[in-house]
Amino acid sequence: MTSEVMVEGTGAGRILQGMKVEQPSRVGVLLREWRQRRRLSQLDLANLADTSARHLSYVETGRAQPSRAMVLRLSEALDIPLRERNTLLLAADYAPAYRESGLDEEYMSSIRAAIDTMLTAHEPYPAVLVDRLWNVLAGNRAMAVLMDGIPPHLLEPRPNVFRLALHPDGLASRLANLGEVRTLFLQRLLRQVNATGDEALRSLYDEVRRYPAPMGGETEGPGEGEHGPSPIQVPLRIRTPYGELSMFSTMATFGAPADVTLSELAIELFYPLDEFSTKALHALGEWSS
Amino acid sequence: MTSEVMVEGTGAGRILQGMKVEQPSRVGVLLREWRQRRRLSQLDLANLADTSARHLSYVETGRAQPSRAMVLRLSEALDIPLRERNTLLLAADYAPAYRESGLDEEYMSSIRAAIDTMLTAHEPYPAVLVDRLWNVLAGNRAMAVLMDGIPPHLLEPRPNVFRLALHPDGLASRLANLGEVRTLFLQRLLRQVNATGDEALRSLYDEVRRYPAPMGGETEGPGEGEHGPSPIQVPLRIRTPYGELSMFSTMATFGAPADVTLSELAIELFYPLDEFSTKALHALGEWSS
DNA sequence: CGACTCAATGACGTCAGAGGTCATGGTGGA
DNA sequence: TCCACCATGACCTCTGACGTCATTGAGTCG
Repeated sequence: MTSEVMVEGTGAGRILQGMKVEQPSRVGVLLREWRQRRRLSQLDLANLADTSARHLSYVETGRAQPSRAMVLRLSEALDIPLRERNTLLLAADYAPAYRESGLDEEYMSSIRAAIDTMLTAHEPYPAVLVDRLWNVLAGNRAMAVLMDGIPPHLLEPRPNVFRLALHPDGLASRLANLGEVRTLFLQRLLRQVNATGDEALRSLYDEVRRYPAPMGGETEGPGEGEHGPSPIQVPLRIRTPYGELSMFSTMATFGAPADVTLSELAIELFYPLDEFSTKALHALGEWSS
Repeated sequence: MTSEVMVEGTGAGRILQGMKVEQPSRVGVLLREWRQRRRLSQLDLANLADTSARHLSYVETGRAQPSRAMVLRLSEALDIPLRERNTLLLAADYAPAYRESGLDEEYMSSIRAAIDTMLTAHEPYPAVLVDRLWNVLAGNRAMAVLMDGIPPHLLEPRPNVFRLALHPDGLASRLANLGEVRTLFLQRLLRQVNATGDEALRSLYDEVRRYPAPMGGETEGPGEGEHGPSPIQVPLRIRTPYGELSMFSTMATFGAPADVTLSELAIELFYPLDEFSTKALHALGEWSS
């Protein structure tokens, strides 16, 4: 997995012939748009946001880079929707500050139909709806293949993808390639923890990490294993009474993929990796319907 | 769609009883981990990154917040994989700086099989592989329903989701709810443009925006239409010779959803919204195979 | 135990840049 | 013509990133 340099900052204040050339700067333009939309003068907004009109002017024209706090204050004063505030922050080269929420609320119900459609349309392949913490909120019938025989204490408050997959009482014992899976899963979870700093996620990580690893040279924690370019995709090889099923999974979200907003829920879609698994899943699907 | 405040910054330097309490700060911890992994002393790294050991110590312990440039320089000196550098930036409350790339390269081919599996497994529903700029790189057979009768000039260098959907010679004329679709599509594209500042995306936006809108009160550009909480999900209602198909789409990506890295490619999955569409797509699928 | 490495940190300094205040001049609408 | 609005210059403050130098204290190793 290679990567490449992106836009290198916002591009404001580029040096040219020893002279700073002020470019409008994305935040500046965006803030101005919002202000005009609200029909406020720079002075009005400045008062509202408790800053000076002078500085605001400079920010809008790109002669000054607003601090993160300033961006947030202005957003607040302009009463900009949270989702757009994230856009502003990104435009100013700061990390987004808000995440979507409200799965439990109307949001979820408004797309409930879509979710159900997806889940059932994906049959006979397994699919689950998960929240930010990887809790399983719903699943289709094909999930039975995976959930079969999972002891209740793993479903307790609510099943969790990581616990299900890596807990010794869960799928772990049935995974033919537990080592691989465990490594990749933990790695991903850790990255997510580090990127978001979410405490709940961290404690999930701490818990899951303690689950026993399969024998064989364990690359302990994040420690040694040289984060190297990890294989984005790792198969899930599950031993079942019908034979070994090979699958991989992807995450489907609503909205654009580059939507840097940390999305609150996603659907994990499993796909078969080989002919046998495909047929087996189809057969199981027929049988159970 | 509601949102909620996130972690409110990194949490470093919280005020307590009028005294600053320095918390380890995520970046600090992460940087230290990387440095130790590289078996460098603070002094060594400081020299490599052309900074002072003193400051580095402060950064690691969270007594100082590194600037974006400093984070990047340290990452460089530590030879941290780009993907992880993004994690560091986020941990320091800065916007990520790198994006994944290399679809054309080995990356694509390494997951080529997975992509093919997904595309065909999704039949008889349409699905396409798109890149960052929404160019269509592959599609399954069910896409024929959508691509049918699209003039070659829209497929020219390479078909593009937005051009296909909104160009008058494209799907636009067949969309029963072009107005809605157009509004949502443009809105999303605009957000993406603003968040990423990507020039290529911006010019795509500028182009697509000029396409004729259907009659009826057009909420011009980003101007008036009060960005309000837009409906995350909008159906695509397409008139076909077989009747009107209703579908919605979601984006599937590889890797975690909260992976703030701007992903380079994604798969757009279409799902039927009603009984009729479901049956029609299945029937068409049967027929064409 | 002395020599050495390494990390933390105090004292002190520089400097860029965010952000403020006051004033001016230029625009365009009423 | 008056005024609201904006850009901008002159000038100021202050925070905080970051530098240098020196000290201390905790290992570690011969």
